[in-house]
Order: sequence, then C-alpha cells, then structure tokens
Amino acid sequence: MNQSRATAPAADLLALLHTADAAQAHVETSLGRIGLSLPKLAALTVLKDAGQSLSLGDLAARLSCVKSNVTQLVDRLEADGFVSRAVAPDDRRSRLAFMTPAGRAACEKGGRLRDQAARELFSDLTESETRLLAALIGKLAARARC
Amino acid sequence: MNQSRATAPAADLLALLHTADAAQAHVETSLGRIGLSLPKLAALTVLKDAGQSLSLGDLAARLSCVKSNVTQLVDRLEADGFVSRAVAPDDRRSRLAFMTPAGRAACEKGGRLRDQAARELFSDLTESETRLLAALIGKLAARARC
DNA sequence: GAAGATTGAGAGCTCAATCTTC
DNA sequence: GAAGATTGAGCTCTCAATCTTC
Repeated sequence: MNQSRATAPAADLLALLHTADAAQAHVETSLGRIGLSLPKLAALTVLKDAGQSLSLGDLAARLSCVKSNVTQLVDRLEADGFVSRAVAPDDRRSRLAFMTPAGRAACEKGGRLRDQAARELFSDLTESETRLLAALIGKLAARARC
Repeated sequence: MNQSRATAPAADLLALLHTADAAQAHVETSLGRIGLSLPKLAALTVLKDAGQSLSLGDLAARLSCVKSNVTQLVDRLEADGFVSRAVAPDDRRSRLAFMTPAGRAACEKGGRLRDQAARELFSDLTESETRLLAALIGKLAARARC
C-alpha cells in the first residue's frame, strides 16, 4: 500500500478543505438559530474585544479582509439590528461601527454556541491529539501565507 | 500554561478554518493563471474521471453540492469554453455536460498546478506528520457530517 | 493627491419557486 | 404528480472604480 504517497498531498489538501467546509457548515447551522453566521459573529467579537466602536477600516484590518467586504457585512449587521454606524467626530470621512445591546447579546450567545459546536467537533480527539493537530495546522498556515 | 484548554477548541477550529482559507487562496492563485478556480477544476476532474458526459444532476451529486450551483458553475465553464451542454438523447429534461478539448487541457494543466501547490503547502511536514494530519482531519470530518 | 468608505460587477454557494418534460 | 434544470433572492468574498473629505 501507499505507492502513491508522492501525489497524496493533493488528496490531503482536498480532504482538509472539504472538512473545513463541513465543520464551518456545522457551526453555522447552530449559529443560524439565533440569526448569526460565522462572519457576523467574527465582526461582533472583534467589536466586543476592542471594547469600543471601531472605524470600518479598523474592522477590516482586524478581520483580515478587504474594506468593501466590511461595508456590506456591516450593512447586514445593521439590518439585523446588531450594529449601528455613526460618523466619526474627528474625521468626517470615517464611519464608526458600534454594537447595539441586541448585538452584544447575540455575540455572547453566539460565542457559546460556537464554543459548544467546536467541542462537539473535537470530541473524538484526545487533548494531545488536539494539540498535535493545532501544531500541524500551524505548519501549514506558515506555508500558506507566502 | 494552558489553563484554558477547555475553551481552546473554538480557537483551534478558527485556526483550522482560517488556514484552510489561506491554503485554498494559495492554490487558487496558481490556478488563476490558467483561468481556473478550485470549483471549476473539481467539476472538470469529475468529468474526466467519469470518462464520459454527465447530466448536471449527476455532476451535482458527485461534487456534493446542490443542482442550482452546478447550473451556474457549468454556465461559467461554458463561457470559458471548457465545457458544453447537450440535451440528453433519451430524456429531454436532462442536460449533459461534456468537456471540450480546451477543458481537457485545462484539467490536466490545472491538476498539475494543484498538485504542485499542495506539495508546497505540505513541504514542512514529514511523511508521517502528513499521515497523522490526514488521520486527525478524518476524525473531525466524521463528526462534522452529523 | 491621498485616505476614508461605498458602489458595481462578478465568483461561489444556498434555498425556494418555477418551468419543462416525463 | 415527480424528476430534470433553471431562475430569483440573498450571503460572503474579491477587485476596480467612484465619491467625499482631508
């Protein structure tokens, strides 16, 4: 067996991508029950961790994505009533995003749902296996960001 | 250290998702040079492996996605000149997708680019680490599909 | 002119509704 | 009516172009 290890990386990569998709879908199914998605929860979490309102550019930088994406994400978050926009007092070009009380509540509830879903996903792995997986993923990540 | 292992799964999950995104972007950067994306290459590969034309429903099943997605994917592949549609001779409801010569060429070139990118991504892992990673991902996948 | 944000176009995905053919 | 495929609406994301304010 294993004559094809030389070409296996592609299969392993595809398995990784497919599993990540499935894991994401699993968490989002849970989050969907409270009107959240992973991107929305990520934005709310960044806002919560910042402890204050952030400009959309700031938010984009902390979410490692492009500004136009944040514009649309905040549009939807605003429609949900989880976030509001305000003109920055010092610079009228800049828009500040801040969480509403409903957003704060959704963030906390969503965080618990996400953590619970993550524990379910990892429940077949021992603690040392989980640490090992994290280390291997880290090696992959180092290569991917080049 | 490690007092917070109990809540770590969420961080590990997020790292996994983020790394998968980065890995995907890495491969797609390479594929983009020949006008392909991972979803397009996946469809072409399914068609190649089938060795014949497939109905769009068949294609959707083999790609594990919804039929309406395949409709749009084939629209784009057809616009690229990589795939053509034809009415099924036996059932006029059904549309067959078949690869054009350009599609076949793109599939082969794309496969090589994808394999090479995958080898780069895994190049910091030993063979046994790669196998271990695949096994751990498998455990995760088993949980995610429930 | 450069830095903020937004808009427009388009890829990729889903679900619900529709249309055609069986 | 049920099985094919498609269309319409919406989410997430990107890049290029635009608009406003500095």
